[in-house]
Amino acid sequence: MTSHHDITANAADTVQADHTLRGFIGYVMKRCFNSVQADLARELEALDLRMLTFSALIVVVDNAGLRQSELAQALSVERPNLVVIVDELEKRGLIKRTQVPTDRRAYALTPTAAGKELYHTALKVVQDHEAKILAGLTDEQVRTLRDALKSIQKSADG
Amino acid sequence: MTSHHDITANAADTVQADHTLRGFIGYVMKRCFNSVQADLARELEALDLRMLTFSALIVVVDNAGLRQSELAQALSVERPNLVVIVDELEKRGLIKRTQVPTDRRAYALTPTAAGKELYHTALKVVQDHEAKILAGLTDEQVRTLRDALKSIQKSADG
DNA sequence: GATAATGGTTATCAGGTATAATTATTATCC
DNA sequence: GGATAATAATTATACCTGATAACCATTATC
Repeated sequence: MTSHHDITANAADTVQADHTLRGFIGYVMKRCFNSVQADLARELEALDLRMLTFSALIVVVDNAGLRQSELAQALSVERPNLVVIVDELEKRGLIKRTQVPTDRRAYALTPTAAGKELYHTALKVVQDHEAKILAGLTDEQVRTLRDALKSIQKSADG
Repeated sequence: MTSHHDITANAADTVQADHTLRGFIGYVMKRCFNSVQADLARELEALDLRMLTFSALIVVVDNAGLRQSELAQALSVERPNLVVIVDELEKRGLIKRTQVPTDRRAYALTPTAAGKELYHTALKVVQDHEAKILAGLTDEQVRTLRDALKSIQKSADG
């Protein structure tokens, strides 16, 4: 590339301007996750799903009858934020809210037939995406990666 | 905990409700990064910095004189979104916008004395945070983690 | 010199995350 | 058994991040 000849612009030509930041795993992880998230969002768009609506659907199908508070806890989403997600899935006819007979405050979430069907196709999409982003790694590396992420989260959660 | 006796609630008691999702590295990474991000935000709050303002400050100090577009590219932030970040750092007297003599459209970003000072204290805070979250890992594991994240990002950006 | 491209800006929007407050219901405890 | 506390879901709100379109001034291209 062309180099600047004034003394102020001494960077961004040869070395990476964010060299210091790249020393931090947190920064590398953020950049990595942003790329993964953007790519997955593109692929889920075909199914009109986002990461969160996808995740919620998976958990509801796997745990038919769980309550909203349980779903919120499973996904680490605050209850207020989960409401709109459940609203969206219900509006699309993928899950249903049904009263829990033993607790009239709570709603049990159950998937519809359409929800169960989308579950399988969406799972396939995400599995393919996962295979794509892990293509350059060995099973051993992936195992180390997974363990490391778990360890880091534990430390960060204190 | 207490178990439900109606047939609908068959989960979330013994097994993890998000078991399927935990099979995905993307999901594990999201959960991990959220924890790291939240923890770091708490620690940077004392310096009145966020991850993005911190990152921008670091890059400007390391690359005095770079232009906003270069900073945006270095951080993978869209130019419009960078404006408010530069505004904030400038308003706080941490960096300065100065006209580039050879290109009157562009601004060269340079740190002030206060900016350089905050650079060092903030870097210390983040380094400590980094040490904390990596405490459970060996150097070898961290190296594998870093390489894996880079590989994944490359595949996702593909 | 007309046209295209670039640097910075404004405006706007969608999405994710967090908190406070409200209502209805259930659990606790004196 | 009745007052009080806790819980499930909701509404409203706010902040941060990320993305896009449109604009102005300036520079590069042809």
